[in-house]
Amino acid sequence: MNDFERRNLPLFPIGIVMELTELSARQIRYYEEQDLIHPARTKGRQRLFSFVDIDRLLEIKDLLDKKINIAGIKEIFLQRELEQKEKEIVLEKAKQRLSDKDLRKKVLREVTQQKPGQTHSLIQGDLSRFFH
Amino acid sequence: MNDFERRNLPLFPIGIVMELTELSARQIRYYEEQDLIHPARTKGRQRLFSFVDIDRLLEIKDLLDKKINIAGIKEIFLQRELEQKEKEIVLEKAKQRLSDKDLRKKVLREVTQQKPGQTHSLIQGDLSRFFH
DNA sequence: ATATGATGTTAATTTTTCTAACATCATATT
DNA sequence: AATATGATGTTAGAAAAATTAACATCATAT
Repeated sequence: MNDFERRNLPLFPIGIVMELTELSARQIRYYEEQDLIHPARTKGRQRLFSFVDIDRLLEIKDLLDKKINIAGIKEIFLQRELEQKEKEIVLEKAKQRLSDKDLRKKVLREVTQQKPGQTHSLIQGDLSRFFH
Repeated sequence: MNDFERRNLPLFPIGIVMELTELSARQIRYYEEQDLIHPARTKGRQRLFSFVDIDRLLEIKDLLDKKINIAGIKEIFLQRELEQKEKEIVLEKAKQRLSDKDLRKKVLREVTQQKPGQTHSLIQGDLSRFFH
């Protein structure tokens, strides 16, 4: 299990979260109702919060202290999410480029390599016009 | 809050601990009865487990799998505890020696230093017999 | 002055956990 | 082989914690 997964495990009942965040149950449930958090549930429908949920609650608290209202907080979180997706796409593409490069290298090696028993390099044969 | 404190926070209800450790409530409560763990309690006397408790439960599980009985496990934990105390004492003494050395250095500096306006070093006066 | 947003409070219900007692099952002892 | 012991399962009844829903309050914006 990696760090991401660990931080997203549903572990904490609302009572503990109340203590850790110094928020009331009413506040926590209201923020969920407003789609600011999405805690997991037990079979019996009791909320279970992750570290990520708790961090988010603490941030909500900070932003409310700064007189930002729930709509504002929702927008902030939304923008961050988009930003995050943007980054993931860039990363994804970079990764793809890397593995493409790798692949080209491999193919080139395959094709130019003088294997034992081969009388001449392929690059001097049929495929020579593809690699310069 | 440091790492030690964080790992000792009472956070998890027994249901979560059951999932994380794959132990039954009966087993967990029995190990407490046998003094292998000492989870905290809520006001209402419900158990709250820390990361340390969970690690310990996982170790108990391992040792039981190795056919070591509860008495054996208790002894292992006890010895580890003594070992730990031993180490703490050694560390404590080392620390003490260090600060003693510091103190002696300071006193020496104080006493041997020629302050502006002083006609002669103290070390040549009344205290000279203490520092060689 | 009124409407709205965020939170408090309460009641009834459901879920989770508690303790205590008795049951089971494997392993060690006689 | 019969019996004792240690670890765990199961059950029942009680207590604690969490849920939803409704109504109340209070500050702030219109």
